[in-house]
Amino acid sequence: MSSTLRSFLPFTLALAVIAFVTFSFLITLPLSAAWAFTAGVLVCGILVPILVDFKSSARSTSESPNAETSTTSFQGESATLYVGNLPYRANEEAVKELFSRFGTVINVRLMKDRQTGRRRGFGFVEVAAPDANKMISKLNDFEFQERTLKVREARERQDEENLTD
DNA sequence: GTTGAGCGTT
Repeated sequence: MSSTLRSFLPFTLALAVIAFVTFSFLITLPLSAAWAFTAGVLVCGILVPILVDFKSSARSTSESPNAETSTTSFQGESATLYVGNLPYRANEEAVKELFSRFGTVINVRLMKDRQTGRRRGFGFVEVAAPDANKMISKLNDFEFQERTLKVREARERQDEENLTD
């Protein structure tokens, strides 16, 4: 996330202004020195948060470019749904297609056996938070490829706190 | 090529 950068920016800018004013008034240095110090404050104050962000978001950026591209509409407004009783032959594309009828699907993860690689019959669908309850009510006990789906709100993992009525 | 209640990975 760029929240770290946003929280650092005001301090960086304020410190840069203070540094410039201080060096301009109190010390009889050429103006280029004040500018150099100001630039140093700005660069360090911006680079440090960027580097911190880059480390923490390096793993999540590699897999999901779709969810992080839009930084305007909804970022943390995503809810994770548990989907159980899935047919083994169902793939992520079909699940995404199904859930997309009732809202915005951000990501679909069907859990597979780590050893055999076969699907375990359940997965997690990350959807837009306003559509989560709609999808649960519409798709829970829904017949999908001769199986009755179980759709619920996911229990743990990820910081989501926007689904309790 | 199998199974059938279940809450997971970078």
